[in-house]
Amino acid sequence: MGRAPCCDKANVKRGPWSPEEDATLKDYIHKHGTGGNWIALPRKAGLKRCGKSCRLRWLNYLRPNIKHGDFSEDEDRLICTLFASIGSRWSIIAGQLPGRTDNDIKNYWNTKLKKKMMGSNPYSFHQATLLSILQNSASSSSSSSSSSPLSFFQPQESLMGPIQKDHRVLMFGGEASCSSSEENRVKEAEVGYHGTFVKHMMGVHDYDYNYVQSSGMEMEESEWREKQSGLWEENNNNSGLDYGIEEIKELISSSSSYNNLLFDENHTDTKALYHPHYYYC
DNA sequence: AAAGGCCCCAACCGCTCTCGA
DNA sequence: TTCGAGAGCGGTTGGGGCCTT
Repeated sequence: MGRAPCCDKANVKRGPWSPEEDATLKDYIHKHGTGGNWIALPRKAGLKRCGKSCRLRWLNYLRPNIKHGDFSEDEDRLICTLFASIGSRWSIIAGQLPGRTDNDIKNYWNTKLKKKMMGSNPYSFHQATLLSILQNSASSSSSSSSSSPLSFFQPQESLMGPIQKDHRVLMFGGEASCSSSEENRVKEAEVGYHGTFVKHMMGVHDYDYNYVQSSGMEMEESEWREKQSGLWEENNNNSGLDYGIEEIKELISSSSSYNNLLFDENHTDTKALYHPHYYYC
């Protein structure tokens, strides 16, 4: 049984694209567009390729304004931040990096950033946390609910600059140091995007947590209040993120990834880590 | 210089989601 | 409401190039 193949594999060419095939596809799309039908496109264009293959080739390589080559530090940071927040939703992350494709970012993450992250700051990005993130990414893929994912994150040319000022990512996992105080719970109500993640998750999981810096040091309570009193919100407002808190919530709640997003897998050692500087790789 | 290992990335695979009949 | 086709997504693979011994 099984699913019917999207094309007749015996009669389609596979493997690397030749320059001629690239030119044919590019030329056809320039003249006729995709017509909203990738399956029919190769036949119309005279290509012996699967429609999915054409789509991928166009989106990842031939499309105008594709940026190839090295990623900048800003891009690194943005990828790390978004990965920490939403996991391996590469298409959404790509939506925030103009000119980059999800495949590019995925490859870059798997080959470089992941290692970089593990290597440079093992304390704040220890293995348990990475494991949680990786688990998150695995689970999110199996329950993807990505209904128009790009509607949550509109491409923002201006995002990089502002977000550098808002170097905050919340992480979970680590050594046990849980507070049982109700008052300590979910203090981030006003902090904006990342804080909302925490609130949302905490609300469901009913976790307590302490608030610590990535360095492992406790954050001063007064500093916390200062953040709470609007500084974060101000920064958040300047972040250039063109999506709403409710949309983010919806995104998170719609994904099972949120069940283990950034949490220690045993759910026993949970605490929030505050990263005063970008959770940098 | 050659062989083996490693790394990178383009492309494929299989799954879920969306939409229209 | 159901079902099927097509689109989109994330994980995985394989080949080629680079590096090390």
